[in-house]
Amino acid sequence: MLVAAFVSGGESQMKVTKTQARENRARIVETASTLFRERGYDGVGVADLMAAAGFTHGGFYKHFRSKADLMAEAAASGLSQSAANASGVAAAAFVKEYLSRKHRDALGDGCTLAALSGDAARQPESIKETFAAGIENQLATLAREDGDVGEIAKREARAKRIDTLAHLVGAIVLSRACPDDSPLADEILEVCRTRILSHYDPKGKKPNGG
Amino acid sequence: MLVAAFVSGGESQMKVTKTQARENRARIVETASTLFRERGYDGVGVADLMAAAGFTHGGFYKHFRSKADLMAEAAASGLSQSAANASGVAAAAFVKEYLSRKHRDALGDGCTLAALSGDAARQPESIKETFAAGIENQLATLAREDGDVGEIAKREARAKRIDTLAHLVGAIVLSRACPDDSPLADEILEVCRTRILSHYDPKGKKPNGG
DNA sequence: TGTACATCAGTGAACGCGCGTTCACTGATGTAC
DNA sequence: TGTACATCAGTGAACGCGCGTTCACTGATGTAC
Repeated sequence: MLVAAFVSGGESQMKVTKTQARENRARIVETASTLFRERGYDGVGVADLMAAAGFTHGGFYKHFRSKADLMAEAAASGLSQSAANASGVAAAAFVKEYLSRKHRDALGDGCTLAALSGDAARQPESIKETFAAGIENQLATLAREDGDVGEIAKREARAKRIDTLAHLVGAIVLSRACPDDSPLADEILEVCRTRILSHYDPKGKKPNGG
Repeated sequence: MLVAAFVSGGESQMKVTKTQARENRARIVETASTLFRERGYDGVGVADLMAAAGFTHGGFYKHFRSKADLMAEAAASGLSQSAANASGVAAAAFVKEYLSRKHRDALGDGCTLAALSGDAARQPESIKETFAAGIENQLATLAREDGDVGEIAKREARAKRIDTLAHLVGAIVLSRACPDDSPLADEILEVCRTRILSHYDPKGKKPNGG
């Protein structure tokens, strides 16, 4: 649930400085980014959104040309925030956090790729471009661990990151499609966590089962 | 694109036998299953849907109590059809087909889990239960290859199937979020296909990269 | 088998509602002098 | 620094539109006799 913060000046005031207007605009984008992840692009109306950000709906068009424009901005914002969450974390630690019940149950604060890639597939090309850039951004953030290696190792490292990202996203997406507190939802997380970690942690299980 | 088939009797007629009514109902469910995969649950209206099935919208409520009821039926139908697609196919062949460009670009005829799990996460528990059953169904269909093995091997085989399913779904979902014909979209498919197959095909690359 | 009537799948107009968007208005901000 | 005025972020009513749903109606099906 999102509750509107106070207008960031402090005292209640009828009008607003340019700086505050810029901050308000940013808050609308962030609120949208969260609500879209929770309910999907079609599940959030302009009035809902503005109310959650602490405004009435009419002012929306003083900041954005259309809901579609905001969707693009909110996607970019959410994707870069999601990538930032992986910044400075070792791969194994990131996998553990990503495939936690906490992350699965925190739709609005979680990974934008996991929450909205399904919706993005049905959006215009411009949004898909934003998502592709978001994926590249996420891959780059995960690339911290690669040292100065040769071309072949670099290509292999990129392949491994792509593979892992798809694996992570798929696990969360499937787990979220199950009923709350269902055993299968947790089983998917646990199985995938163990198996993905076995590709990173040399002390893990042997990578090739069956 | 979906084009309405003829009313299955042959000659054009104003009214309809009980058998035909049952067939018409089934066609509505199948049409819905396809359209929902293409455009999402919110992206298909009752009037759209009925027109695509070859009817006017008013008759919808002679077959279903509400759009939500149809969504549940269409989900069940789509999920069991998707599982059936994997029936009698070896795991490696299934992976190749699943991660093909053809499957990625055929939203309406493709895997229901890949197309609608993101939407399912925001639907009522009853739909999530249908999806959980669909996941179990898909896992069971993939289980053909396991012979008569002990308890531990059985558990391991189930874990491997869950892991692979999540991996497959994640790859398609991310690939579809990219622009049409984007290099990244194809790269995701190819990388994941190679890496997943290496867990199945003993002649493939070594499973533990990097 | 033939006739009279009830059923009910399908039609298309109509309903209320919520959506995205527009608009006239307000009043503090920010600028010109 | 002080005064007069333009700007523009935010308000809240109103718009047209498409949605899910309802309804009176149609007429072949399917049944009762």
